[in-house]
Amino acid sequence: MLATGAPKFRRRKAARPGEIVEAALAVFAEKGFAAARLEEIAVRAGVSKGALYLYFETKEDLFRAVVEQAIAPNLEGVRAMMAAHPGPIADLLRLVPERIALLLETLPLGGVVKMVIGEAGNFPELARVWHDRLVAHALGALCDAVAAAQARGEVKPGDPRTFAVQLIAPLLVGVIWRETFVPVGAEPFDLPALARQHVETMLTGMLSDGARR
Amino acid sequence: MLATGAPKFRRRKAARPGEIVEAALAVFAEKGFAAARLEEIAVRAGVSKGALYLYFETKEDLFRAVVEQAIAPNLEGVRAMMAAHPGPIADLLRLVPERIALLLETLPLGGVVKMVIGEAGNFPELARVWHDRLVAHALGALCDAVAAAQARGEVKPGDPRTFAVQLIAPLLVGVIWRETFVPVGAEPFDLPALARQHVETMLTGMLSDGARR
DNA sequence: GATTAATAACTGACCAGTCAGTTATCAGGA
DNA sequence: TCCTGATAACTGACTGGTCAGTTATTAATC
Repeated sequence: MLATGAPKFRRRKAARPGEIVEAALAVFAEKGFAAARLEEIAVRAGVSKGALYLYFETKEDLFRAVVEQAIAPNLEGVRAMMAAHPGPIADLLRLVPERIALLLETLPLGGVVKMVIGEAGNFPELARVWHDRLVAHALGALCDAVAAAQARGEVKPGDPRTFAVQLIAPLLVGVIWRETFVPVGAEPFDLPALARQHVETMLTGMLSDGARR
Repeated sequence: MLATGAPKFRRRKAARPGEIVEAALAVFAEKGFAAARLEEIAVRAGVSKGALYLYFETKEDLFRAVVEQAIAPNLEGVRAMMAAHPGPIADLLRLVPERIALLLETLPLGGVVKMVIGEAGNFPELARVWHDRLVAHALGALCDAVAAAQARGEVKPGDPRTFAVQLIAPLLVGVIWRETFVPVGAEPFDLPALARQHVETMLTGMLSDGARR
């Protein structure tokens, strides 16, 4: 036997789960859930496929860990910002897209969004986790902010949940566009510019006449 | 040999392609591209799997046929309506969502949209076909209508392509929401109501002060 | 040298695409 | 009207490859 110094692997029980989750986030975002190969996640995390099963029971379980550990904490910051903002809502709405644009650069959120949408039918559990842990909270916070602004007389009457969707939809579509059509040659959107134009249009449309400035 | 009446199959060369395309549309919308099994498409079309290959070379080729024969002709109607509309744009924008809502009831468009988004990464050809044959035309027509309205002084300055996305994004997100989160228990959106509130908000935000009524 | 993290070869299920063979259909001849 | 090839639409079993999850074994660490 050769007695070379470098060992073939290290035992690093504490560090593995985090490294695996990080690798899984990248591969899920790139390939989607069904097409993501556990072998590839393992290689990127620097372990063998079998090692994944020491820390996660199934592929779906691994996805759940990705959402809870790699994504939810980041979005929580945005939610807290919205919940804490006292008003006027115009200031808040000019801040939120900026904050979201930053997140989109940090995390491969676009890829994961694409994945959740595309595979919700075949893996309802993915959609449930994504909705319950992230989307419901974020949309709820924005909805509350709009309703509070309506109570203060800043925003015109109208369904606040609908206003919330109206506000974030173009940014979401911009991200989906970037992930879906830009790789096959479509003209990309300048997301910050899109967000800015949309917020101004929406503010003009939403704010009650008294509150407009 | 038994000489029973019912034959095991019929030779119906002319009718097969249409029936196969229809079955494929349904299965692709339900399962997505990768998860759609050709065996299931064949059974729903009333043929064997081998018969598919008499009419279509590959799975992707079959998808292309679905887009061109089952979807494109329907969307062409909307595009023509937008291209032909003389103005004012407010009237057009109040008509379009209604027309699109009708399409969404007729065809399983939501399912196909979901599929294209989710599988664009693994099958760029799907995204290319969908973009080139449908999305580019529809968005272009809306964009042209906005630009024309700007030239007439009806709409404020701003990137017309961005206005186009702002206009359709909430409806698109509403459809995606229905396909993705409603099946796992989320509250659905009333799409026509969403469209109505959004058009009114956008008109207030987009129309130049002179053109508002 | 006992413990257990980690490996790597393996299994079983699934599915796009193929192909050798089967059978409906229809001319043309009796 | 009934046969009788000839044609090609159609079938279904098969192939080759992929991949989630399992397990027998190895080796790092205390």
